[in-house]
Amino acid sequence: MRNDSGHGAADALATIPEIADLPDEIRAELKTICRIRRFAQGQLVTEVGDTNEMVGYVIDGILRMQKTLPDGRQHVVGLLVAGDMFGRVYDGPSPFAIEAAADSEVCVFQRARFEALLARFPELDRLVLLHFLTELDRARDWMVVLATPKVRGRLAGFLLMLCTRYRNVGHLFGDADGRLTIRIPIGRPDLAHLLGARPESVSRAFHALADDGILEILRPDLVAIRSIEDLAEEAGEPELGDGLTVETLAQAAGGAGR
Amino acid sequence: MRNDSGHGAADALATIPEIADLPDEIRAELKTICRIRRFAQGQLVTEVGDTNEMVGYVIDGILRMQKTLPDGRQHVVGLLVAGDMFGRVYDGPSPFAIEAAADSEVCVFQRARFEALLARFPELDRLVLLHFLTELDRARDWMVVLATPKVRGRLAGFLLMLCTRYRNVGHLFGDADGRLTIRIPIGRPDLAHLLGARPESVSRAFHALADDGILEILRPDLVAIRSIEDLAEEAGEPELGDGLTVETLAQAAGGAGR
DNA sequence: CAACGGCATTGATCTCGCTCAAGGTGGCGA
DNA sequence: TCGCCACCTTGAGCGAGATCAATGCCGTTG
Repeated sequence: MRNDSGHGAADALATIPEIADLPDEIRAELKTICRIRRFAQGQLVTEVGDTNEMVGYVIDGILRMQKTLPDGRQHVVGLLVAGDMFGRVYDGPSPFAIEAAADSEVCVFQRARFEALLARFPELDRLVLLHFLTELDRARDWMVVLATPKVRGRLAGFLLMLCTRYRNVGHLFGDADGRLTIRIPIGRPDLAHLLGARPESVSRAFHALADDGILEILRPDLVAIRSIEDLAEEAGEPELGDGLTVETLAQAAGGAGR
Repeated sequence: MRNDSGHGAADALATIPEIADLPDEIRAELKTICRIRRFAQGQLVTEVGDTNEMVGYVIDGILRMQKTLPDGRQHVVGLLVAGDMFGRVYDGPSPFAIEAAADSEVCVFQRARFEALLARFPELDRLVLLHFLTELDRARDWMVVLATPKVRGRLAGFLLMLCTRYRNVGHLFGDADGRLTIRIPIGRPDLAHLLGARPESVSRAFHALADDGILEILRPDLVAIRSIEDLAEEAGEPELGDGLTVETLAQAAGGAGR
């Protein structure tokens, strides 16, 4: 549970494709003001009214953004994975807290310094804008999923979303006997809250999908998908986009069942 | 239903406070490349795979962003009001369509030209970034609202959201006998779809809230709020933020019952 | 090692909201 | 002007999901 700088910041930042593509000059500047921090599962990265304003990139692991409700429960409003950015450039403190959903590694910048870099390098600025646009699209997809009337459909939409918008995350996908496996990064209570349901209903929905042969429950937090098409059917999703199949994702996972 | 340039673009853009605050030089440049368009209620502003890529600002009226489902129904994923920006700078075509929810006036820019301006003027760039951050926060608030288990709570959350995130929109608020009135910018079928429910359930939820004295239904699309605190209670919202009361909003509306 | 607490699951019951159906209203075009 | 159609509303019945409750499991703590 060490919480301080691990290995050098240089290679960590270069893990993110978009950043690796930046000119050397910008990368060098970023390196000088960034600080690598590790967070163990359950640790808070940012609190709600955090005055210690920072922005950052996720290097590895999974974070979740959440709103704290008056009854003390946490409401998840999004997941952050490797390559995602968080923080509010040019604006006030974030209304959401960020917590590590798994052991994670992030690269944080002091906000003012990062903003100074944005002003100097249009390429970086453009990158940040694109990241927020991506997040916005994700959030809107979440909305479509959440507005599905039945819990079964919402759960299917959630799983489908992991396969599409979060597909580049090695941690989530695996390959068991040629079937695609997905690790579910949050527990039943939080998932239930995210989907607007109760833990019992989520559990029943999982097993209902399993009974219909859509998926297989290997562990509470690990399921195997039989067919993405069936999943999309359940979710009522219009199109799958590109060539997205169980095989594609399983191959990308590279056989590490984890 | 005229669909072409109405009055001069100059004063139209200056309607938006953030833009009015920009240096004269930038405003002048914006003016030269912008084009005012009016859309009648129900008209499409942008289609899904629109190749005619544009970005724009809403001058007046209300637009809704929606995803078209395979069954032909439209799924609303957000509302755009005066001062909001739409379009995807630096990125591919939007996965969502935009339609006028009321007679509206927008200011559109050809994307490439607008991007050129972004590159030249950091202030404008910063403004755009802030707009997207606002949209992102809105989308996340939508998520919290949508994840409320009961329709009553989701409807209360929706109304509360109109009072908070969309508060600066003159069209929506009015003052009837000292009570705050809210105009609901979309019809029951769309509202139902947005809230993940059926029109009948939404109607019942409205009247259930009315029976409990939380609000009063003046017209199907016009309700009077008795107490914002009660509304927040119903929605299960943590905090109201700042000094947000029925009186504050009614005063801001300026007594135009409309 | 034992006790505890949180999580996942399953069952039973009851409420809520979906479904189908009908009637009332307003706007729009013939 | 009349007729049409979309919308809003209300009613009745049924299914899905919330609720309450109990069990087994695991990781942690004393």
